[in-house]
Amino acid sequence: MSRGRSGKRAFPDDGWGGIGGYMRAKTMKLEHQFHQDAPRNIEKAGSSSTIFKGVSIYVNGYTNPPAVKLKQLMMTHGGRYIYYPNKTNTTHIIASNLAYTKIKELKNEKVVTPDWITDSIKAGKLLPHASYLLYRPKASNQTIHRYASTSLPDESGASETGAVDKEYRGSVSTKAENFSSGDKIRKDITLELKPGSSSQSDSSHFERSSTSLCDERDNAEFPSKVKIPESTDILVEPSPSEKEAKKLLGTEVSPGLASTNQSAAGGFPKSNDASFLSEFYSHSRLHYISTWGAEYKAFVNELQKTGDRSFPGRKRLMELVREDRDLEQDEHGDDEGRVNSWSSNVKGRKNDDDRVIMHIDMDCFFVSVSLLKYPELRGKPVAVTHSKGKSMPETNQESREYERAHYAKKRGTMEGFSKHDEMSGEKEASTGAKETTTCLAETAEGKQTASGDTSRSSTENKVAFNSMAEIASCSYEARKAGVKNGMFMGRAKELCPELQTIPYDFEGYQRVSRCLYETVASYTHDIEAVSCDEMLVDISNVLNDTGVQPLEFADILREEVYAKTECHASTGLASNILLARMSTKVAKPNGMFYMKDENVEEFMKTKSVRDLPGVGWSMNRKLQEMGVSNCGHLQLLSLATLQKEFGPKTGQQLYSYCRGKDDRPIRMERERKSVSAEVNYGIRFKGEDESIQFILELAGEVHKRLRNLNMVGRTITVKLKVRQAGAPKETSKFMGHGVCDDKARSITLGQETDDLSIVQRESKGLFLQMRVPPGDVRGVGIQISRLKSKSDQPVTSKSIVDMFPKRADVPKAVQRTNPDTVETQTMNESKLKPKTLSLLNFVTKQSKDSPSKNKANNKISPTKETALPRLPTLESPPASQNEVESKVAAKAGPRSKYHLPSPSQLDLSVLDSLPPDLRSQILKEYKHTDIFKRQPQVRLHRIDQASTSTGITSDLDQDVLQHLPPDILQEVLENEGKQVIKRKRKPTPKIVENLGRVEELPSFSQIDPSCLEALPEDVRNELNTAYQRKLKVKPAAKKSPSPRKQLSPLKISKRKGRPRKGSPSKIANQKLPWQRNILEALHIQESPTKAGSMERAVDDDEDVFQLKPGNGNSEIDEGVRERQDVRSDNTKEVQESSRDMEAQDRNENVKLDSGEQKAVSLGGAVTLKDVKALLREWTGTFQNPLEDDIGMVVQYLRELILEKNLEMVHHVLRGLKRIVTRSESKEWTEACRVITGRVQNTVEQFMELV
DNA sequence: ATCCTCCCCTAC
DNA sequence: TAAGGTAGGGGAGGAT
Ligand SMILES: Nc1ccn([C@H]2C[C@H](O)[C@@H](COP(=O)(O)OP(=O)(O)OP(=O)(O)O)O2)c(=O)n1
Ligand SMILES: [Mg+2]
Ligand SMILES: [Mg+2]
Repeated sequence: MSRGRSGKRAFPDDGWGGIGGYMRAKTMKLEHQFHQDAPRNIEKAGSSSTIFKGVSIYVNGYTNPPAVKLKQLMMTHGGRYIYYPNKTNTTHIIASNLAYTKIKELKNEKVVTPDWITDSIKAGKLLPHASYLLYRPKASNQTIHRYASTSLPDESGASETGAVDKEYRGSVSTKAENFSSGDKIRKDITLELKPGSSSQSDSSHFERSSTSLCDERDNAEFPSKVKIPESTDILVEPSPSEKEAKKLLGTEVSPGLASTNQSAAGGFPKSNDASFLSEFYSHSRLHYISTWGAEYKAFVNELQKTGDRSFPGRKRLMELVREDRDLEQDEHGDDEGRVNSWSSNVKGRKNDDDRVIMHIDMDCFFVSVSLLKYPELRGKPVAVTHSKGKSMPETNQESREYERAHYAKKRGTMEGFSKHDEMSGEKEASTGAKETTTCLAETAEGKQTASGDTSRSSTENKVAFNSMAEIASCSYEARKAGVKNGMFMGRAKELCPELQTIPYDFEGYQRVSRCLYETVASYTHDIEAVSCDEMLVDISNVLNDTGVQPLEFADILREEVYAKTECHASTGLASNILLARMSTKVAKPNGMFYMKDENVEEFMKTKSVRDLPGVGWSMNRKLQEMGVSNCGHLQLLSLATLQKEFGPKTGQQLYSYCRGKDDRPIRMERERKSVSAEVNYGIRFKGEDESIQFILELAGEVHKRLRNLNMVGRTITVKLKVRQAGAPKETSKFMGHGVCDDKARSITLGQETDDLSIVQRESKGLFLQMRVPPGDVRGVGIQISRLKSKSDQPVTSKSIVDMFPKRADVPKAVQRTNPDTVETQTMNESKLKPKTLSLLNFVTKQSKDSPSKNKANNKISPTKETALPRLPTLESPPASQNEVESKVAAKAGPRSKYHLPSPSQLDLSVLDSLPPDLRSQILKEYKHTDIFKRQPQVRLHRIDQASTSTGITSDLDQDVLQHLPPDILQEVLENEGKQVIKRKRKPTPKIVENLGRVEELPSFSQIDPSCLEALPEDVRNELNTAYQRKLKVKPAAKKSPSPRKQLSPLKISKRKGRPRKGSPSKIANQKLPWQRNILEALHIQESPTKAGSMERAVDDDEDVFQLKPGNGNSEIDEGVRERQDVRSDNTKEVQESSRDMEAQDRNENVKLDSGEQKAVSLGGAVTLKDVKALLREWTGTFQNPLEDDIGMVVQYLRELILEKNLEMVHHVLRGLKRIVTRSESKEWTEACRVITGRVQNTVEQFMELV
């Protein structure tokens, strides 16, 4: 931190304080020029030498050869030009004349005349400076002052710097070599600059107490309106001690969960602890950077809004530019070249339409900041991590190996990285061209190894040290050894035994981050925040307004940031974002690089595809499989090919990027699309109670964030990480999530909300729907999307109508399906009619709901028909899976199960609070629901439609109305009249259909909260009553309705995404596990299934809900668990499952209802024997499986599932597996995996329905 | 062709 | 021990 130093360096204290602005600007200007000039000079003259190696000059005041010239000379002859002098970083002070007082101050320094430089060059060697000492002073006050201040005791030793410089240089040079000639110039620049700025210059002048510095500036330069992210979470307190700050951080940062409980254990609070969330977040670096990143984006948004366009920084820039120009003119001769170039540049730049994009990013950000507190470690391989670096013997070999294998497979290689990050390099890079990283890494390793003694000991250490703590950031010294951000500490130690660890300094990151943004914002608001340590800046306007040159400005910024923070930033400049970012990589560390368009082609060819933004491990793997490893290769692929392989956008992006083309604009304003909170660490629930408790807390956290944004959201999504089937219970990383399957469930409310109780209720409901054994949960996340600014849509909803309108959107989907549905509905109504049922359904839905994948479902299926009510026709047909799914899922069966106890309560409360109108609507819906039972989606649709359609009343189901209590009915009718809403589509007929489904109506929460609140008590009571009735009636209703047919069973939902991907790639996921799971699942199901599964499904849910303890339910649950356990991978499938399930459910329902079912066949083959024969023929005929054929088989199996003929499914799959296994064909094995996965997914869905 | 939803992927 | 969060882009596939 700045702490120690702050006193010394406090800006006010140093001599510069008073004139800080001006002087600083001047200094920076000078430096900039130097940097820029240097490169050019180098280019021109091959006349470079190393005469001044080890010499670092600081030019004080005006000199005969102007400072600019001296810079050039130093740069071209191996010397260094110091912008911000201090005793340690400067070997000589150059001055032509000095004021007496100044001389006095500098008496202990070597002050020499410029002639020393020029003469040495002429002589071709470094001449003794003794004869060039400047004894006589003349006058240049400012300079003197400066120096004096400079001389203040600085912290770090110069020596260190020097070392660093060397290293950096080496690095740089290496990089330079890699780059193409055109870029040379830039490279050179980079080279030169790095050493100088990086190490030493700690011009104390600029430094101030870190905190104060930024703050001061803010006050002075920033628009008062705009606030910098500062406070949001963490720190930034006025002047808190670090400890306090940390405390604050922890507290503030962490979600404001008040709970202070600490885990009894005394260690890390467990997920069941009240203090868990805050404890976790206060230590989560990723949470911090995410939060900060969002804050800076908001900050930039504010900048755009505030009319303040006074850019204080520009004034200084202009002054600098003017001075430079003057200087140059005065000196004419020497600088000619430079001047010319400048002018030419200026012309080109200023008038060009082309924009100049600058990307600026802090060098090893966390390390740079944390290192401020550990200056002695500067220049050494260092990493910021929670690990203390001590060896920790204990290791979970099993989990370690399991997880390693998992990620290796997924990535295709590598290990040792956390899921998030790169793991790039080492292996992949092999392509010769690779970049600096590779080269450096290799070099470094070599060196280290060479160093010897350490390496051995390290080896031993390796064995002993296997921390799974992630490295947030590592120094460039560490990177040379192959260490990367995001890597596990244990792995890093293997690569770099001498790696030292330093702790996080979140407060410091905040501080530096703010300085960075403030500084840039003082010049322009044309910023796009990328993260807390990085941003994109369109500097075109700055250049035009001030006449400053691109690199000149870049360096001014860099120096200014360094002066304020003592942390280095690197910049990349180019004509577009892509190139600017890639240039930054070249520039790092502590450098800048301007990629000119003429050098792009050459530059890009050598780049690894992995270096392209957007190409992560997944895409890289695909490309590698295609034989493409660098951009040069990629350029050989046609646009059509790329788009076919990766999709329109991604294909185009690859096509453009690999050529260095990028037309994305700088996005200065962005609107939030979602808010979420998740925790995938430390989750170990002992039971459902704990898990629910946590869900509620997390929901509280998200809610809090939502409110802070002053927004309301309409869709709530719960995401879970569930221990993968075969994964060890204990993860390799302490309290980590290990290898998991991801599961998600979402629900779309009738209206946006920011109500805590609703968010909590729905989150809980969604969580319960997933039916995951609490003990296997490894991560939980809640997201709220479809956001709307609260201010934008203030009140409105008082009528039910208002609440539902939104659904209109949803309805679309529903409507679509509806046609079929409609009929179904009708059917349902007749069957289900019970209005009460609707309520039950509603309730039920909320609580339990989908047993997604689990076996439980299977077993359940037999018993219940409940499924029918909702899923069958109604759900599936209406919305394809999408919308329906989410909605349905939420409301539908799944919830009801677990809900039993709570759901009703919830509903009641909601109802109570509802306004009359709302109630009536709700009631209506319920009735519908009852009638139709399942298919919450339907409801939504219906609602939408109703609102939309003109004749609302007409839309309402007669049945429903009839069921309604008089008063409610009245209200409803009235409301309908009012409801003008805007349902998007749907003609009346559709509406009807929708209604059928409507039954599921969104949970109460979906209804506009305000409306609910407004409801009279009586209405509530009625609702409650109805609700209760439904509960009782339910069973019957559910069953009957379910069976409709809707679309042809064939239509069964097809999965979208995931599956396909697999096919082309050939990449095998976990085949075996899936199969096993499926098979098992099937087995389980087999027994239960058979007839009427659909209906049961619905019923089951309810049953579970109500009966849980008893009969079949328990079995179901067990089954589910087993299934989960058994179940292996397929994350993908899981996700899909929700939708699919719905779809399937619907289908099933349909089928069941219809009872029509034709004999399910595969290409006409009905019997197992025939089917197997066909499969054998299929696999034997084709070298590779065809997508369509795979789809056909899957479809066939799905139909079987709908038929409840799980036994057949099981046999077919087993047969297929045998056949494929025998074939020993990778492609076919993959195909089998795909099929199995899809089927399993379907089964799961089916189960859920049940 | 276009929209919509549900995800995966990527980045810091 | 360890603190593996979070937001946006876009592909896939269905409905229109
Ligand atoms: N897997 C990661 C990646 C990054 N970060 C944090 C720490 C980094 O310091 C900061 C900025 O990320 P960068 O990608 O900019 O990486 P660095 O700044 O550390 O290094 P570089 O010099 O390459 O920018 O974000 C992290 O915690 N975990
Ligand atoms: Mg960085
Ligand atoms: Mg960054």
